[in-house]
Amino acid sequence: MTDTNNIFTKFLASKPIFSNRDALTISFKPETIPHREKQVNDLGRILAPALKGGRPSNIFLYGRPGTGKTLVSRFVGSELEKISGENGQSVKVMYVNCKMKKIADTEYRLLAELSKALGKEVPFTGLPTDQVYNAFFDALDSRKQTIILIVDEIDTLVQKTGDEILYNLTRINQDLNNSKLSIIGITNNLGFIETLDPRVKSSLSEEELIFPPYNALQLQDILKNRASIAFTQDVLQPGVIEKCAALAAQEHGDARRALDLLRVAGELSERNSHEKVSIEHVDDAEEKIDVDRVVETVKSMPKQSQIVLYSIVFLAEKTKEIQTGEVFDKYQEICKQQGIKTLTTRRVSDLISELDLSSVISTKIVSKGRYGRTRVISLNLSDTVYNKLKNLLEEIFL
DNA sequence: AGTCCACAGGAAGGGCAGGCGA
DNA sequence: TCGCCTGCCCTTCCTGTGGACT
Repeated sequence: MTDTNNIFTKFLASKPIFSNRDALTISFKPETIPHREKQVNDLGRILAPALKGGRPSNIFLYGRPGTGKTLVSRFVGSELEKISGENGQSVKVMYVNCKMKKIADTEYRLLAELSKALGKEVPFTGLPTDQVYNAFFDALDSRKQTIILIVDEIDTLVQKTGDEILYNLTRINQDLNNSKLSIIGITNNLGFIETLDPRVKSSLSEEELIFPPYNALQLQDILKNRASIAFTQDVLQPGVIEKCAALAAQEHGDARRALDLLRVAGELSERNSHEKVSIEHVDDAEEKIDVDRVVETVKSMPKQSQIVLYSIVFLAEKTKEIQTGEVFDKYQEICKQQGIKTLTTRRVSDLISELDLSSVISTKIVSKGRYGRTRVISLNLSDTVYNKLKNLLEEIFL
């Protein structure tokens, strides 16, 4: 028997771990949302006027990542669509995530994406923005209906393009003849609303809902709920769910993290043809998620960012406190070695900020008095992740 | 109190590629 | 094909800044 043959036979012979793996992914739509009853009810109440042809207030949803904002809004949205259909009312719920690169991260793209969702195709570049805006407006007003627009990660959009688009969207109702538009803005950034133009702020946050982090016990509930769908019977060893919940509770009560841990732990067990998912699998899962995240981020980076990161990784071996100037010197050196054009300090400074945003590195602006103001850069990665990252970058550049 | 360092980061604009309508 | 428009990446120029030093 060949090796692969062996692997496959062994895999087939082992008892299945998962009965429905999808129940542990973010795209899964559960029938109930534990510990978010209040938010579901509140949101439902706010959106209910749509069922009688009214325009619900615009709403802002706040909360840390993985606290159920997206899930609740999509859940209530689809319930609303369903019931409106049964009652002969036309309510349409649209969802866009502004963090999705190349889809909705600029004004143009957002409008193009929305027009497309409303059945009006717009080329992904080429038209003047006001023309795309008109296309969106026409598509919006072409049918008599109430449209609920869920704008996820709305802070990313504003950060990149300014708040003018929000101003336009909130004002659009004045010009609509047939339909009505309500906006649900979702953000992880609690201070975000304060950065907005007061006019946008008041019209966008007519209502506000706050999503507190889950505690460990609530996370356990959520996990038990999903695990009963996702896993075959009795494959989870005692303590597995508790461990996933505890680890995720440390990460600001992030349910997504908890579900990821449980899923990856299951996958690791399956891959090794084990019959049960154990606490050790959860430990390995934690490491694997971190490694995968960093490796994926780095692989998808442009070359210049990779060089900047390589410079930081190189310097991190010698010092704990890395400064922008040092990074730039090392960066120039690597560029020269590689025969790649060097960018200016201004640009490299932006690339460092981007690395910070993708949380591969963390930076802090520190004033050293006479010796200037600079960003102090650190790599807060575990040894395993650091070594993986270093190997990956060396593979690319050596 | 004033100086000065080593940057941060805003603003404006150039150049390029992709895409449009005429 | 041409002129025009967009996003994107980048440069140039500039102002702002916290705190050690004088």
